Amino acid sequence: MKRKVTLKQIAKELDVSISTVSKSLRNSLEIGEETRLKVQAFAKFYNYRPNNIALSLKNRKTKTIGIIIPEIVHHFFSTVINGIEHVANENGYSVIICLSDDSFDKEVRNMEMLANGSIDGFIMSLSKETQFKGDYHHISEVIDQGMPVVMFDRVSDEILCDKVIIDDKLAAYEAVQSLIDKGRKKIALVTTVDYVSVGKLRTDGYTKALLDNGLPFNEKLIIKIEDVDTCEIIIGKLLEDKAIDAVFAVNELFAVTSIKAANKIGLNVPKDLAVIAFTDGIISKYSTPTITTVSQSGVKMGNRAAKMLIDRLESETEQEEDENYTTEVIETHLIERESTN
Amino acid sequence: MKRKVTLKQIAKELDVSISTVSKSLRNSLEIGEETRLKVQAFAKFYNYRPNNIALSLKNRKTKTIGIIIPEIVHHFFSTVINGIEHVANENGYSVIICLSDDSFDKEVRNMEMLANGSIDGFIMSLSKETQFKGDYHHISEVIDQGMPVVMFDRVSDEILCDKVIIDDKLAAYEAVQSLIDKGRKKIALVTTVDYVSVGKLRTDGYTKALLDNGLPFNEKLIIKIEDVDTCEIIIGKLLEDKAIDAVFAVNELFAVTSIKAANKIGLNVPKDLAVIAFTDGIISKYSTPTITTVSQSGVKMGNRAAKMLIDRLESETEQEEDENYTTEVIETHLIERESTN
DNA sequence: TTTCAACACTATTACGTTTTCGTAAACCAA
DNA sequence: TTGGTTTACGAAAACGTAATAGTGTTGAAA
Repeated sequence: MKRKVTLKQIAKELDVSISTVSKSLRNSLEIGEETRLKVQAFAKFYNYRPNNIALSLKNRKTKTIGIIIPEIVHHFFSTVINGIEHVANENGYSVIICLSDDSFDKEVRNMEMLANGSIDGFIMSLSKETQFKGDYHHISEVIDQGMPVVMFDRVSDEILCDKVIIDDKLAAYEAVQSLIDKGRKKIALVTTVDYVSVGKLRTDGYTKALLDNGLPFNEKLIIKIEDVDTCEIIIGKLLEDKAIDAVFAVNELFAVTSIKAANKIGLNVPKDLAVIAFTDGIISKYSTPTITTVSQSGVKMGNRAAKMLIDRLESETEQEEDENYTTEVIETHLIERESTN
Repeated sequence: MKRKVTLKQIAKELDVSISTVSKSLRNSLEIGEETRLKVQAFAKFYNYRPNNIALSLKNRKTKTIGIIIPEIVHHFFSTVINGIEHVANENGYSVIICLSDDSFDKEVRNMEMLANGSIDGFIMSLSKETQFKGDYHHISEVIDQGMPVVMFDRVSDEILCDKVIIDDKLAAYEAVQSLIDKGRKKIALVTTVDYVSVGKLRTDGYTKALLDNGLPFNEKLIIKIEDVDTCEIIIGKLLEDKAIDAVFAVNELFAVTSIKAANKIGLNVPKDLAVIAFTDGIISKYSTPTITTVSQSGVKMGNRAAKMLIDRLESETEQEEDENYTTEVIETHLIERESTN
């Protein structure tokens, strides 16, 4: 077992100073060719690599991005990570990932943990509980200390920082409009509880589409799912009670569950019931029938978020306080599949 | 914008030495109560937190685990990460994740990057290309330097280290046996190319189950998918040509594709064709019909892997070279759903 | 002979901690 | 007064690196 070799050890072995070794390895002209080559050969032989931690301490930057997301076993979030990781990697950054499990406390703990020097900046999406509480002090604190933060998807207006989002309202509007265009008149909305920012926006889009088309807005056609496990029953009841001819679901799970519930009571999708889901994931692609979705490119979101963060990190000329924060909107589009016709 | 405060700044401000500040904050008895309380109050006011990087450098440990996996937009892998992250977090560790994209080069690059002091140990699953090449020098090198490595799922016998796996052969055997028990006689295997270790093992289990039950082994009933996009056609042809009555697929995607192919040529699942998939993921649960799977608990695997790594890290009394590596086998079980009857 | 420059290398500092060792002052006992 | 112990603190080293600011030697120009 050979431990990692350091500049000091090489210096001692070759009987020169640490500075000479350091400069030789960086091909400094200050060092004579003979010494330089000797040091390089020795370093290569012992497979010398500079210690990242020492470099981080010295340079005051870690070349590491901290990611805080609610969960990772989730198609959209893992897609975003994928997007972040690739851009980060291309630029010589690593990513360190922490999960909030949709818990406020864990989000706070994780951020504090990383903020003490471990990373150069954050990319994050708010936990449900944080959105519910509306308490963002941990984030403003970090920003206050001069650490850049980029938020994506689940963001908050109360925090001033760079953001990457999709136009949830518009996307929802277009999805519902497409249902209306196909002659659907009684469109249900299956969504989450209100405090999740994106859920709210999608509801707004849904409502607006109905009103713009002169369709009646019926509160009863909106169901807010709290517990995923029981949602099939709730949806089933909705389908039976009201004469629904289309469902707009804010995620894949609700969509596929709607289809199953419909099948159970003898409704055919898409003939009797059209279904559109938000978020294009793996379920929609492989479900039977395949599901029409609003694509929400996680990869692109991750790419953009990483780019924004890195740009800010590299431009930071140490004192300039521009703070011209931007919010990027990633375009969405409808992927038509079998669940609508 | 208030920058992070350091011991040095506090010391200067209060006109004491750095050591006094440090000791005060750790409640050392060496320091008089008055000074101690004064320092603590000051530190609290300025929200002092020790710099992680400096601590890492001093302690020669980062409290960070490096994870190298082929991809992250993948139910199984993200589940494993979830399992790792939770155990890591409970023990005060962070996780830093790198993706190999199933590329040998990227796997090597990422490992080298992290091995230079950024992390205390690795948890990894081999990339396809690495398994194909059979070149594991980057891993042995890391181990050689005294950095613990725990491998999971896609492992190699050529590397001596702790491992967490499932008994792929046995699990496959039991899955196929269950098909046979239900009267299926002509069972096809839809698998990946051979060099992926788990694919090979699952094939072995399939073969053994057939032979043990006196069923004919027919090479033609095994199809090895290289390209996911064209697999529906290939599977469709298999179903039409041979009178298959069951499919054992090594992953969910192949299983759901088989079902779609079957439906297309008028076969009913499970009546005409039974289907079992390896890996219990989200597709199987929401497909129509739902798919019987071999559960391969990623969370449990991640938990165990993290536990093994942390145990080794914390036990390392700096010199003992036990090297009593263990391989843990996570139990699997069959989750019966609609695709078999 | 002096002066200056070029060369080849070294010492030192700084990043932020913790810890070991040291020491001055105060107190006490003999 | 001497010697010893306790109290309360500080100096310095160490972790590994890179950059700035030297230092000493040689050779050549003035």
